[in-house]
Amino acid sequence: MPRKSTRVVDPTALTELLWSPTASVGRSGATLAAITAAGISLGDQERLDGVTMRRVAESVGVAPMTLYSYVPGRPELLELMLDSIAAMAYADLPKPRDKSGWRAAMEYVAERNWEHALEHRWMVDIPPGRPILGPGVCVKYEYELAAIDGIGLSDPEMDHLLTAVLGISMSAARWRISLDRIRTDSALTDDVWWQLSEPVLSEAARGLDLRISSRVGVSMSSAGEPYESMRFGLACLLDGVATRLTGTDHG
Amino acid sequence: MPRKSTRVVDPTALTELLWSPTASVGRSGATLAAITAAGISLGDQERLDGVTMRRVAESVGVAPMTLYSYVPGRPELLELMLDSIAAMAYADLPKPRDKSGWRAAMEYVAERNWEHALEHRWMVDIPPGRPILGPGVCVKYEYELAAIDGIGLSDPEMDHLLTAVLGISMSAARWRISLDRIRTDSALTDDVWWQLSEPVLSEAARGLDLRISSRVGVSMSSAGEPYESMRFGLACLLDGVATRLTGTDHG
DNA sequence: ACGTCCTATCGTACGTTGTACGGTTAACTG
DNA sequence: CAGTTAACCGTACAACGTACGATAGGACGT
Repeated sequence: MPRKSTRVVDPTALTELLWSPTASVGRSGATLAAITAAGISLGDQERLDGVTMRRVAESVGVAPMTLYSYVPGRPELLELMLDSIAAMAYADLPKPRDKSGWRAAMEYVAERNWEHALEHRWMVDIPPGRPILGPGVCVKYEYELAAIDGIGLSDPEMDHLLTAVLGISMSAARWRISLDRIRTDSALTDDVWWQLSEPVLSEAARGLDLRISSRVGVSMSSAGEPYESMRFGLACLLDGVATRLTGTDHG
Repeated sequence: MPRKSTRVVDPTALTELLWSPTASVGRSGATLAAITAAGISLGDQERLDGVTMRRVAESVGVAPMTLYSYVPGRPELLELMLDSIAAMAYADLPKPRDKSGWRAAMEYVAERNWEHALEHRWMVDIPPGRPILGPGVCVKYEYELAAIDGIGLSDPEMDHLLTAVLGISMSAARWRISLDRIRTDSALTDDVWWQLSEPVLSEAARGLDLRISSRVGVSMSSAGEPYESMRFGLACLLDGVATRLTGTDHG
């Protein structure tokens, strides 16, 4: 690939693409929606770097270069994929506002985003950019905001709370996903890996004062850890929000 | 590049590499440390995909394939780079424990990791894996744990708190970094971009109920936002921890 | 029905990547 | 000084994103 493309990206072009209602069918039968779906499917069963233009094209049934008459390039395709799965995050599911109380809602949001990331593992590898501004992302954002509207937070605070909740759950999901990847393609169980690494480590670390981390490190069972971390972090975060709310007016 | 390498990785090999004290000098004058430093330098001034084996080799002054007698492959080089910068995170700086109180310490940890990510922007693009177990990461972990040792949290809780703090600050940094990138290589200011996108968006979004998100969205100035989000999330999180502590015994 | 034009399609090619393979050579060992 | 070992690296391969330009198929005016 050429080192630095820096294609000049017209932002309105991508926005229009994201909202394009008339998914015009080309004479090859291809569709923007079909291409996006193919990308998502590929990403789901492989990983992000399995989503190549060539393979997406093959999956749609067209030649590689044909994709470029539907999509400016790969980065834009990835954004379309992101928006598309965002639209499915709460499909056929209760919305956060349906939960009783803002706290349950935020826990649901965290849980849902955790699962959502695990369903589409490639998404955690895409670096975030400017807000995507597609229908999927916008509606998802609206759903999630609605659950904490009017509980006593200012508008920026609402956004920041949501950001924190998503940050915690996405970090945890990223971690979980990476653990799984290494686990599957190293064909080494955690225990074996640790049994191999530990002697080397403790030998090498001689002379360093690692008393606390070694105590903490061994006290944790390695299984299910990212999820536990998310739960704990979320609990503390929401506790803090609760005190902030009772402190002002909303009891 | 070959599609699926799945090189068999001996975990002890990487661990030994991470701790290798005698950085043996090859006959070309190359060193493991020099290679790692070259990679970091390249990453700092470009980005992660600027760190190619060819360019690292050029920067060290050897042929590309020579690197492979020092390092198993690119992924391992990246891990070495990560450990190396982790070692520098608190170099010549106060340690978290030096701060007065666990709360100030955690705020310092968040702030420091935020800055650290901005100094080495490529690091947020490397997917996390198993804990790296190099000296840099271990010592950094120890420093950060030490600041919350003995305040009334269990060992797993200590780790989870640290994970939450790092999750929030790394998510914020990831966001800030991506904003900067897009900003620089799209040559469009945020205002102009928004002025271009907004009409398209509001036209397309007709028919969707986005009343809350549009209100919240416009109420936020786009500048400096990730940092504000981090501050708010962190404040709530630590508030929650504080109540948890006073609730038990430590007042 | 036929000529014309437009554009969707795509074959080819370029520059880039990580790294497998095997030959060459420098340095250490006997 | 001969021999062995391992560091070094030249070449090659498969894969990538996509620029370029040729081609062909459908729509439309006549």
